[in-house]
Amino acid sequence: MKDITPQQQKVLDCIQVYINKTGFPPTRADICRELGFKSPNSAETHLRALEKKGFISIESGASRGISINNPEINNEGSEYPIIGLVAAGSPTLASENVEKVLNCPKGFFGSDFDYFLRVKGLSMKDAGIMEDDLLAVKKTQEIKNGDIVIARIEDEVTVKYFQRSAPNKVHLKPANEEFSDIEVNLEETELYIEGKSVGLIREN
Amino acid sequence: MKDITPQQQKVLDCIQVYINKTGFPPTRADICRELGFKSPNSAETHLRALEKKGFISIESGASRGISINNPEINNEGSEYPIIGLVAAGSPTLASENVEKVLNCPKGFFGSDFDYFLRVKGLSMKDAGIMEDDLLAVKKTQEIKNGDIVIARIEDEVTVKYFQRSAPNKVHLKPANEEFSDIEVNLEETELYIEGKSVGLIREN
DNA sequence: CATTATACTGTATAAATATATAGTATATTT
DNA sequence: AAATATACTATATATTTATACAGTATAATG
Repeated sequence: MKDITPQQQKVLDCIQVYINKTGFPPTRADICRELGFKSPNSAETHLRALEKKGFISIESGASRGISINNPEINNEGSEYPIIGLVAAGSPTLASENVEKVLNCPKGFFGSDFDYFLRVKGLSMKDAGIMEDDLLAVKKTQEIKNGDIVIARIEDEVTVKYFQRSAPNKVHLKPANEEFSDIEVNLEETELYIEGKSVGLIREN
Repeated sequence: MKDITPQQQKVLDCIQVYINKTGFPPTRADICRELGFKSPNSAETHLRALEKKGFISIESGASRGISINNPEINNEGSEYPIIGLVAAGSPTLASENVEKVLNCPKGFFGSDFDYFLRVKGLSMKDAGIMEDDLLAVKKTQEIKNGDIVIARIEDEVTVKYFQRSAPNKVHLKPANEEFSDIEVNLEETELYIEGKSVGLIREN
C-alpha cells in the first residue's frame, strides 16, 4: 500500500464518515459538499488516486460504487462469516461466498471453529441437521471415524459422516435413508476434507 | 416492529447480502436481478413496505439510498441460563434448575429469547431436535399453529408442535413416528405454555 | 362485499450520477 | 528541463437510478 497524501486521507475519512452516518457511500457531489470542492472532478481525481493506491475500490458505472478496502483481519473479535453456496474451485472463505457475518463468542461450541456453513439439502436429516441450519466448521484434517465432515469431492461440497474403511478407501455416509453412501477410492478420486462440524445453530 | 412477510424477508436479506458483498446497497434493478423480478416496481413496493414497517430507511432521491435499521446495536453478549431438568412445580428459571449459563449475543436468533432448554428424549427428532440440544426459548403466549412450544401438562414439561384443533382442544404433536399425539382438553386438563422455540444450538 | 395488503409486470421520465474533456497551477521526480 | 503527480475549476453528457403511473391477480380483513 503506497503512501497516502494528506488531502487523499481527508477524502478517505470523508467517505468513511459518510458511510457511518448514512449507511451508503457518497457521490462525487457529496464529497465536494463535505470538503468544499467546487467541481465534481476534484472528487473524481482523488477517488482515482485512492483506487490506484489500493485504499478503495470503485465499481465502474455504479452510482455510489465506492467501497473501502479493509485488509485488517478482523479475527480477534467474534464475527464469524456465514458461507452459503460455495462456488466450484473458489476458496471457501473468499468474500464472494460470505452471506453475512454472525457475532458469536469464541469457544461457543467448546472447540474453536472458523466459519458457519449454511446447510443445503436433507442428507443429514437423521443427525438432526436440517436445511438452512448453520454448521460451525473447524478447518482441520484431524478427522476420526464418525465425525461429521465437510468434504469436497471433485468440485462438489458435501456434509457427511466420515468413515475410513480401508487404507485407501473412505465412506461418506449420509444420515438419511433416501441418500446412499459415497465410497471414495482415494487413488482414483480426489477427496479434500474442508473440516469438521463442531456445532450447529438453527435460527427459527 | 411489525411482522415481516417471507418475501419481504427475502428482499431484506438480499439487501444485507448485497451490502456485505459490495460495500454499498443495491439499486431496485439489482434487487430484481438477484431475486428474479422483472419490473423495478416489484423491488420498489417491497422497499416501501419494509420502510413502512421500520426495517429499513430510504433516503429520498438518493441512488442506493437504502440503509438497514438495526436496533440490535447491542450485540454485546448476555449470559443466558441453560435449564436442564425442570423439577415438577418449580418455577422454570429458579436457580436450582440452572445447569450453567452461556454467553450469547442478544438477538442471536433474530428474536429475543429468555433461556436455553436442554432437550431430553427424541420426540422431536424429525424436526432436527436431538437429545441434549439447546433450545432457545422465548417466554411468550403468542403461539401460532405449527410453532414448537415448551408446554407443561400437569407437572410434566414437554417440547412439541402446537396445534389448536378446536376452541377447547389442543394437539401437541411430536416429530417422531414412535411417539403419539397428546390431545389436551383444556376443560379437563391444565395446560401451561412456557414459551416457544426460536432457535437451536448443538454443541458437539 | 368492499377494502386493504401483498405481489407482481410493463412503461416512462425527471433527476441523480459517473465520467470525459479542457484548462490552470504547483510541487516532486527523473 | 521534461515528465509526472497533486490539486483544483468549469462544462458537458451518456447512463444510471428513483419513482410515478397504469395494470393484473390473490389473499386477508372488517
